[in-house]
Amino acid sequence: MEKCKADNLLKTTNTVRTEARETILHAVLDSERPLSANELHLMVKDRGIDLATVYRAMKLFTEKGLVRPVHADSGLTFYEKSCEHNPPHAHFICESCGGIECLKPYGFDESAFFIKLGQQKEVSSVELILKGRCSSCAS
Amino acid sequence: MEKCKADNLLKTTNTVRTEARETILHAVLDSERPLSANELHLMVKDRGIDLATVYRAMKLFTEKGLVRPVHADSGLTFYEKSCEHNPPHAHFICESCGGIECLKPYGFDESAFFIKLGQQKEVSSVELILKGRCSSCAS
DNA sequence: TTTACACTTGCAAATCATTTGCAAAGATGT
DNA sequence: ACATCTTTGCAAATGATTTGCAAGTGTAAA
Repeated sequence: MEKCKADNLLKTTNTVRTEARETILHAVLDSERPLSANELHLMVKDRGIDLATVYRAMKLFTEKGLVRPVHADSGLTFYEKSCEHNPPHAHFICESCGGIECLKPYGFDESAFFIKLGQQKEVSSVELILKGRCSSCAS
Repeated sequence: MEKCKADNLLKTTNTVRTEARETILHAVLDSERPLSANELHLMVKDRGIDLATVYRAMKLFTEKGLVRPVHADSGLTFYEKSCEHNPPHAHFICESCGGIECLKPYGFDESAFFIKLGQQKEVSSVELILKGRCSSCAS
């Protein structure tokens, strides 16, 4: 059932549908928090899907606008679904456990930046990351 | 002359002064833009300073609050001086050439985030990065 | 200012996340 | 089904950053 969604998204974005891609996209759509390539791999490896395929899918889905990468300082990249139901937002990353949380909405006038820089630069995306200690690690 | 500044900062932060550290810190203080470990290494290798030492210095200086790391999506980390004359600010990273530029001031009410999250999480830092094409790459 | 001890450094090897080459397996248009 | 272009698994390569270790340097005390 949820599988249909992934299936449709692949169709509507002119992406060749393969078992691997649908499985991986499904995992991303199903998660309420951003996932690392490794976490995704853990979820799909039992279906014989390789880590390299996960990375290739993330690259493709990012280009197609189906997912958004979130870059943590640790060097890890997390991926989250990109759709009307999940617009761009800030993230909180715990420096203690490395966990990531979504914080919506941005809370600042994003458009001001675009206007301010519009004449000099083409801004394609904004990444706002707050760092600190999450509630569970603080205790 | 500028060297004194680096020298003093090391003293006031209780950091053991070594030729390598003073040389590296001096290079960071002298730059108006964030530098990668590799760029820093290019600037100091002629004095026999190793890349590993640059990384170790960046880690130490970050802990001492002398520099701030800026994490680009590319996986590269840039370092910039952290002082009253160079408060936290947003950065622009060109997706085409990988170049980084400083954008001051933030332009959004940073404190709102702290207040909003203060009761649940301890926020220690904010990183705001805009991505796109810089003026030179756009042409 | 010399000594003793701890800290720092260069070098090389190790990590970690991510990417890539390649031959085999799968998808698409005819 | 056929021929062709794409995708995948696997293993090896990359690139940034880190670490082990023995030798060199800084520091506090004698």
